[in-house]
Amino acid sequence: MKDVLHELLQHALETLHRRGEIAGTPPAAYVIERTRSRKHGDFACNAAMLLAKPLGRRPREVAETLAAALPENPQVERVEIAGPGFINFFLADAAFHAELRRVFAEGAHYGHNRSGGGQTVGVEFVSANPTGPLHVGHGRAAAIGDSLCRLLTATGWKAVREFYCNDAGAQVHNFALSVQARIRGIGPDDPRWPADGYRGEYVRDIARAYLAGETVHAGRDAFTSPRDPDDLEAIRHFAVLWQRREQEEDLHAFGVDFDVYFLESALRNEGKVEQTVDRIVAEGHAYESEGALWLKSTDFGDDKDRVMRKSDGSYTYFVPDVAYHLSKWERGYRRAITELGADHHGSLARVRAGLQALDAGIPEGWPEYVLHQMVTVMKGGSEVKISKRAGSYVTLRDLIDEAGRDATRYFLVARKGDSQLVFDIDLARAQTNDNPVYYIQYAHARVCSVERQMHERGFVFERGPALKHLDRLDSPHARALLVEISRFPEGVEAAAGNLEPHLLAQYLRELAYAFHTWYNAEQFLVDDEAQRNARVALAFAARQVLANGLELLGVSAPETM
RNA sequence: GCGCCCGUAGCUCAACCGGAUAGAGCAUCGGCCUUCUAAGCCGACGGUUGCUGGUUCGAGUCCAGUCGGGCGCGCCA
Repeated sequence: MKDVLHELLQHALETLHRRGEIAGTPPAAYVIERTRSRKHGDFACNAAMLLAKPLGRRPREVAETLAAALPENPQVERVEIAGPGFINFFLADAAFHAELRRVFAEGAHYGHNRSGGGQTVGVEFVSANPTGPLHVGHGRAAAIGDSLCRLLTATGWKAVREFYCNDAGAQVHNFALSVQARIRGIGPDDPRWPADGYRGEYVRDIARAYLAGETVHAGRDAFTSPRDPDDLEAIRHFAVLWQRREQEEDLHAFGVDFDVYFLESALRNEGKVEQTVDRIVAEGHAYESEGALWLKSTDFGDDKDRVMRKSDGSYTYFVPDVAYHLSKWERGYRRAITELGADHHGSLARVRAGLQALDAGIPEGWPEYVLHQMVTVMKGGSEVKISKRAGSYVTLRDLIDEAGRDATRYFLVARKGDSQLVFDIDLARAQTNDNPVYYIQYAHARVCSVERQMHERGFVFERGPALKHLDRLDSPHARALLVEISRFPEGVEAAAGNLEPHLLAQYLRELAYAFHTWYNAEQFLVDDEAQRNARVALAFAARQVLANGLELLGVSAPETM
């Protein structure tokens, strides 16, 4: 919709330029945006105010000149100059009717675009250690990351969901020791319990399964327990696979399925970590000091140099991260997005510095990062402390079981990532209208109900004829809904472009509001056939957009509530 | 001490990379179901956008400072 206005303005600017009326001014970075108030029309443009300064003319005067140069267009009813120099566009109803026809023509693809040009983007998210169940924070990562992938796919990208599994570090060793202790019947209160062991009850479940000789499957891997309490390597293998399976099941129940599970152990086994370090050394961005090997990360914007290889010969954690990101580059992700908890933002500069030090032609801003702040969990009016090692924390599984997948997903994705989130379990579990997701889903279900009623009463909806009578949608409430529907493509573009899925969640609430208001104001199934068909068409279009939007959030669109 | 994020209605949060009169939900109060689902709608109440300066036609948004909260600053991951 906006495109038409951009063309008109571009045309006007060129005309004025030719006439020399705005000579010498650079192409202004003007914007065309939705107005807040109907009084200001449907769209407003700030071009005149930006041009006024370099021209040394009054903004409103420039606006007049600009408006006068705008070509006629059937989509635009009239143009007004207002306020400090806004050019306000009042669109003809026909413009919104055309948009409604697009909804029907494009169906499940309405709102999508091809701006990604079919390019691949690797999106890494969750990437939890395989040492315990997923918690709320991982849930937020999953909800944000998956919605991002859906949004990127909808805007023409080929999004690949990737999970990086740290199955080779010290934490995993710790974890294996904890399981081994449990196998031997040693509990966390026992003096023989390993330092920094994982105290959670789930560790005991794993020990039990190991002793029973069970076989665990995760992804394409499988492993059968040899039941030997002394075989730490077997225990590690078994326990990691067990956790991977648990995490995959939880994520699947959450509606999140990854395309690639990338194992840190594979990276190490293939010697990629050493190769990465060697390459950095060869490029001259490393030095030895105090018995350790350092990366000169200060050459690349980090605030201090970082140890890569400790004096004991092992690597610091970020080196595999660099190797992993290099593998992303080598696997062809010319665009990559890494979604992380903000508590890891310190590693960001390090990884980017490491990548630059490789001199592999990786652009400075690669990969892009999307961070989310902490989630605080409230239960019974007080905060639940999250401590993996102590084993007391709220799992993603708990949330799904208590609040349902839809509410949990919506709740976790509906807020901007860079503010902290309070997840009130009692609220989410209450299943009342405190949960905005029901409000949106209800709008969808209501249209489905109308359709059922329509059939029961023997009315038939024919799209073709119905779309010829859209001028019967003449009430303010109907128009407001038409406007909301037409905003959807812009909402998708904004959410995908800014990597902020919460914008879409916000939009859907507004769309649902416009629908409910209209629903309460007008009867759809009236005897007047043209009137009825026009309204049913609008209702169906609203349902389509609600469904498309919910799909992008990974939330279901139920036919009944 | 240094770096990053946040501070908006009583509570939880929006505000489209500077726009016009800062918006929703919850809570509180008052209305609307013999008509397509009341998980809904309509109305009222509620604000010096933490504070102080600055930049400009215009600032919740940008800059400086300040206060408060969170996170990070390891040869931990």
